[in-house]
Amino acid sequence: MKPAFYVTTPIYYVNDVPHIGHAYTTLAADVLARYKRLMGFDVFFLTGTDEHGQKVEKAATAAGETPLELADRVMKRFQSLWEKLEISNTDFIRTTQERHKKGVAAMFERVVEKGDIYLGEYEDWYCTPCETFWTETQLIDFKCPDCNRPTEKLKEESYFFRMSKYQEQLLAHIEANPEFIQPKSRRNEIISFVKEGLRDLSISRTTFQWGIPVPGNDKHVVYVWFDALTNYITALGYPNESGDFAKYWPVDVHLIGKDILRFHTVYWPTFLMAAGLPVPKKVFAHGWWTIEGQKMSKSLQNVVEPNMLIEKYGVDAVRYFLLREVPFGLDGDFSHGALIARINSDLANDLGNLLNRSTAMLGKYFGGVLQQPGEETELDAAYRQKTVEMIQQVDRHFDDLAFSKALQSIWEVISAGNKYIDEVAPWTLAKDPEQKGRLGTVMYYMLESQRIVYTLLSAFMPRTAEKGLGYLGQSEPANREGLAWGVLQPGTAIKKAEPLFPRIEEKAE
RNA sequence: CGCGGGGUGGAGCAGUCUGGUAGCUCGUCGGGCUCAUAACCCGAAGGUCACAGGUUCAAAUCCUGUCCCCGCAACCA
Repeated sequence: MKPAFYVTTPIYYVNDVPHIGHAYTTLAADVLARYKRLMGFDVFFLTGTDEHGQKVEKAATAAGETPLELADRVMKRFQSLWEKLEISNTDFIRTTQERHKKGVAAMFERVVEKGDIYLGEYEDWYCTPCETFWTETQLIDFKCPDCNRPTEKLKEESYFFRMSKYQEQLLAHIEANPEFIQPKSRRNEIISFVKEGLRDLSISRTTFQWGIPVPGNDKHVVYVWFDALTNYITALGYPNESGDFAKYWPVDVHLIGKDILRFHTVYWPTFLMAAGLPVPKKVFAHGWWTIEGQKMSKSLQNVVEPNMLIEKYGVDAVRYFLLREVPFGLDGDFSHGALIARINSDLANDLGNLLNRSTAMLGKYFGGVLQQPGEETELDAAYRQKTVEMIQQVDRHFDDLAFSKALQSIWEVISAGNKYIDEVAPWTLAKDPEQKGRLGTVMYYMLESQRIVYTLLSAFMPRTAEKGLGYLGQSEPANREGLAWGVLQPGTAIKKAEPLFPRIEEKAE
């Protein structure tokens, strides 16, 4: 039986439309999912939308539609973007689905039975004209951040989760499992946060209706985090603990942005502990994108629209850029100039041109028919070894979610290919009929190395990989068996490749 | 003494946790090659690793202090 692997993105809030940040997280999860599938894992890859809450309720009212109509509309925008980005998720969960509501209610009841949920009072600042509650940190000079009018302190009945009870258990878990919170700098942040002391957490609201009713008291709806985080198990069929749940839980990795780290490494694990369920194996928080050096913000109108990028540059160029440009976990800057530079240099000059020049030579010297390789020289062996070693390097980098380094390792082999060609100088061999056999061997090495490169690249750039493998006479999709030297069959007809990535000559705006 | 991030050859970055010849990509300059998308390969120039002290046989890396830059209403990966 195939080993199981479960990876998630956050569920995205439908009060916002998709931007480059959403695309980034989802893309990273997709590349990981594709890679694990390639390596023979049975992968469950979950994404979805968070559709409850006061903001959605209000936005819907303002737009003259029901909350569900709004959610339907925005959810489709996410789904359509994921299609364009060629995201290979196996499920898409919406918090308004029955399966989710049922699971959240069950989880809530289970924690109640445990005695870890109690009814109390929640104090907050209320803006009467806006009918909105704010936390103290959200206020500006104790005024409403929306309308700038004075707010007053109000009490609201609320259910609380006894998070404080799990402080020591959580801390012990974090300290015993260095892999749990990544990258490491984030782990330290959370450790100091937990050490400062956990307070009980308000997990219900009575001030709006758009949510999952608290079991046994439908004056209350379940508040955001208890509702949203639970998606990771309701998608697996929870409260049914057999089937997908048994197979995939605990999750191998939750991929998130750094802003929601605390919710995933403090709230969520303590919820699970209270429910008597295993906690996630790993939570990885990636960094933020700035846009052309500036913080992304709606007021600056510099939010990058991923659909536009895909149309302008192509899906694989965008996929490559986002994961290559910045080490996963750090902040990075998006700019059209940098993207074009990557396309021209890495994709056109290195990757595409290599396929182009090597398939052209095979056409020219052997009528496009792959030859049986002969004796292996030292140069050939070094090239072959470098190619084979790349497979292990990439695997190690995937363990660390170091996508950028994985791509670097692949590009080292691409560079080695270009250098190999230069060193063996096939055009010189071609002038000497006695070197025909040697020339055939060289052609084989060039193309076989690239076949393995494209096999690995299938995780990052599925369409490009398919094209590349197609040019190399491979009709099967990339698979694990392809990660071995010698798969390419002599006698295969290979025609000259068209440029995979034409150079972009325009200057960056 | 608000919090966080950062200051490494022209640009962008890695390296700092676990001290030990300063590395990568792009750009520039020179050379090579001609199979290829004026692409590829080789070589060179270019850095007192913000500054000042300290620890050490040895510091970009550890310690102390200083200066400078960026972000910090909400939304949001």
